[in-house]
Formats: sequence, C-alpha cells, structure tokens
Amino acid sequence: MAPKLARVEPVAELEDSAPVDLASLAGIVGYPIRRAQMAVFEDFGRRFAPLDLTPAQYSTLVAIGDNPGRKQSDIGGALGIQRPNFVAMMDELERRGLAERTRSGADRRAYALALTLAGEALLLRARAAQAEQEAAIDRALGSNERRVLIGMLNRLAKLT
Amino acid sequence: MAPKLARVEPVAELEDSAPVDLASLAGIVGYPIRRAQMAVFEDFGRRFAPLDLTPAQYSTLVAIGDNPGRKQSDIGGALGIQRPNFVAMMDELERRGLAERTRSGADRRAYALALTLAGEALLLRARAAQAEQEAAIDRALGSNERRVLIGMLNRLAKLT
DNA sequence: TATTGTTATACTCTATAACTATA
DNA sequence: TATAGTTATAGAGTATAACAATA
Repeated sequence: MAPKLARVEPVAELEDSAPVDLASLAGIVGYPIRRAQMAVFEDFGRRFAPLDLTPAQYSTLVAIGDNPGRKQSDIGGALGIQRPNFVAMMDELERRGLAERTRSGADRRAYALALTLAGEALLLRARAAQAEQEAAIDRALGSNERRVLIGMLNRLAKLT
Repeated sequence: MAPKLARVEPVAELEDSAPVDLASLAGIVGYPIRRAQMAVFEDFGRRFAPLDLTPAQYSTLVAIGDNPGRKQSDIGGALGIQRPNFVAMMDELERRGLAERTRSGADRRAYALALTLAGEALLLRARAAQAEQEAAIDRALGSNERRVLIGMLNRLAKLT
C-alpha cells in the first residue's frame, strides 16, 4: 500500500466542524494502544477514587498479597518498577498501614514484604472494583473478545 | 470466582529464583495493556532513534501531513494534547524545520499548520519505520490478529 | 464575552548515580 | 566484590491558571 501523501498547499477554507482525519494513526497498533491505555486508566481512576489507589499501588498490593514474604527488589522488579522508585511506593503503603516491611532473617539486607490486615481488607474491596472494570470492558467488547485481547496484550508485552 | 486470599504469614524460605506470581494481574486488561504499551513504545524508540522522533512527534507529523492547513487547537485537540503543551511541540518541530505555522487569513488569531518539504521527507521515512513495526507485530501476533487487536483497542479508547 | 495561542508553573512518572549496610 | 535498600536528582509527560491579541 502506497503511503498517503499530504497536500503541500494548506487548504484555505475548511468548515470549522470538519473532523481531523486520524485514519492513518488509527490503523497502526502504537496509537490506539496508547489511547486505550489512557481510557482504561482514567476509568480505573474513577472507580478507585473512593479507595484512593493508583493503578501502580493496586498492582503492588496484588503482587504482595499473592507473594507474601518476597523482598522489595523481587516485587518491584516483577512489576517493572525501578528500585529507587519502589522505595517511595512502599513508604507510602506503609505510612497508610496497608503493607509492612520486616527484616528478612536469612538476609539482613533485605525486607520481606507483607500486607497488613487493613491492606488485606482494602485489597478485597479493590479486587471487587477491578472486577467491575472487567465487567464494563466485557460489555464494551464481549466476554470472549476481552479474553482474546488479554492474550494478545500479554504476547505483545514480550515484544522486547 | 472467589478472590484469591493471600496467606497472612510470610513464607520463611523461598528459593532465590522462584518467579513472582503475577497471574491475577495478567488476567485483567489494565495491567497487560500498560506493559504492552510500554513494550510497543520502547520498540518504537529503537526504530525511530535514527529519525529522532518520539511517538508524540510522529503522530503530530502524521496528523499535520494528513490535515494541512488546520489550526493548532484542531490538531492538538484531535491528538488529545493540551493546548499549552502543544505549543512546545510545535516550537520544536518548527525549530527543526519540519513544520511551520502561518497566520490564518480567515482568523488572525489562529495558525494554519503545514509540513515543510523536509518534514514531508522525514515523514516518508518515518512511515516506513512505522510499517516495519507493524510487520514485527504481525510476526508476533499474526496479521489478522493484529487487525482484530487494533479494532478492539479503538473500541476500548471510547470506554470513557 | 469567547477563542487562539502563549507563558509560567506544578505535579506525577520514570531514570541514573552514588551512598550504607550487609553478604 | 556484589547485592538490598536508600537518597538525591534530573528529565519527561501532563495538568491548570492567567495573560495578550483577536473575534
């Protein structure tokens, strides 16, 4: 397919309401994946506002909840968060009484991470809010399509 | 499905190499869409390094090239870029001689945007680099699956 | 009074270098 | 010498308020 060539001369008169043509962006993966990610995160923000949790905080709570006792660098590394940035993340979760660091017996440099009871309780409510977002996506795409999408995205995440 | 409950007691001894279990994140849309978007943008960064174009700059050049003569607020608005931030974007593209602002005759507040000849030339090379990324995604997902993915992402972007 | 482009600014995310304490 | 956590910091990206010129 030949690339669409732009006209060199600006069009002098265009109706104000004429929509901007983004068709050549909508046809590649990179553009809609960015817009879709932003839309999903904005929807997340609205649903999680009562819980005061960002997507990164939610994923951290889930990772600790499913992997209690693991050290900071394991959890942060699995989530793709740089170690220095994950320190502030844990500081905040600990300040809010949702997670705690305890010195590892085996390696006294490391912290073993775990959720507090309050963290477990909040995570239960958060998982319910997350399930509602998935249900909304089900309604937008269809349940089977949502699962297909997740499979594609997980494969795409390994593009590197 | 009952939510997976985390064990309260940290596990004392774990092999160093045991992978962190992120299964409950991989099963929802919000997490893999973020990881996939980052992977696609990292791949973009490598492919576009010789052209010195970010994804936002590329999408701006495409939008101007396909819609010459439109004003800043139309192009920036269609791309979801805040007006103050789009000023710096245009400053840089103009500084590099890729695009230009000319005062609109109809409305002397507005600038009509257009690519320069150098901008057209760079955009041709950029579209070729973009086509290579799509081909790489084709190889990772399959050509038909890539089109299905794009359709789902465009629908998801309207979730708001 | 509203709109276009602009400036200034702030806040979040992310990335890197260098330190400390342990191993 | 290497690793876990930390501090400080810098750079993107994104958001809002307020201004001048024009409608």
